[in-house]
Amino acid sequence: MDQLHLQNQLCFPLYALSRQMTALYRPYLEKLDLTYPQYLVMLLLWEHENLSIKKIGCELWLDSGTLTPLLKRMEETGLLTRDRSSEDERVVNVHLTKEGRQLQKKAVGIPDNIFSELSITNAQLKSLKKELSAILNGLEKKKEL
Amino acid sequence: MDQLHLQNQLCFPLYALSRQMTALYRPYLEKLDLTYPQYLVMLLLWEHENLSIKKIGCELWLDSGTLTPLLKRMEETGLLTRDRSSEDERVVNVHLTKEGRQLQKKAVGIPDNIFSELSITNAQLKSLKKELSAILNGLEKKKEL
DNA sequence: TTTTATTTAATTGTGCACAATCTAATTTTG
DNA sequence: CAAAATTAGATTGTGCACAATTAAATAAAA
Repeated sequence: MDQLHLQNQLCFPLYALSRQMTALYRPYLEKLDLTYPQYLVMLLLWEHENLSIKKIGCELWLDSGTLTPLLKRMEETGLLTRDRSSEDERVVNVHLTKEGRQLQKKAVGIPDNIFSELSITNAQLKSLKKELSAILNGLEKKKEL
Repeated sequence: MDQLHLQNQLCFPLYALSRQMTALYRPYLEKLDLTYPQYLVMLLLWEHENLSIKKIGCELWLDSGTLTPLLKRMEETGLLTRDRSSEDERVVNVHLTKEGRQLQKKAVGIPDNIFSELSITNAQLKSLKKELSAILNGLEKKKEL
């Protein structure tokens, strides 16, 4: 029955820390007029410039029910454009705008700021990221079976 | 600029794994007619039987905007009751019902089932839980300053 | 003791998440 | 080719999260 105690669960610190982490980002992201999931989309677009909704969903593990309205809001604020592909009309391509590109300059300092608030070492951070990613990939593989 | 790549962030695997973890719980919790945050409330009530909303919020790091409607739904399904304290009328006490207690029997197997789906060792799980909790507590202390 | 400040919940509003369903476009099969 | 299956997104509905405001009760201070 000990199994059912909150403090014995892995899932809880994962859930709580994930939310506290986005709370840590919030003051920085508010200055850029972004939410945390919108910030993740921008990270992808700063890297790739042009992506389908499908691809964004695969990278972030999010479906169209989440992404469609989120991307529409980001289109309204001028960070990106959405156009249906001419080769395959089912596909909607998301493209970074000039304003979207500009925003990257304001974001460069964020990761360092967050890191400094965490009071952990760089080595800890790296190993933790690795462990979490490993579990995540394990789940991904399972899904494919 | 590498800092701004999705794959170099700690926050992202944390965010993604947290959601995938609740997805892992979902099929089990649906059988109990619970959502994941509701399950966390039940874990607390199975341990303590009687808790104020304030206390639940402190334990789960959730505020009344989240808890008030969530607890009302759980009251409607008969898992708990909500009564204003007579000593201090500001306080609402949440009390486990018989049905709520009964539900524990159906939940005992869940942690083991989840663990077996994760394909990690018990040692890994424990150390991971410890690391995440440590960071979480670090943030908690910061808030108090 | 009356004012002031604090505390606990509830309320309102916005933005995710995600299941389920739907539509339209493309592929695959017979 | 035509019918069936698959795929990409959009839509609808429910349930969190959380900021900001409000209301009521209690505690603290002048």
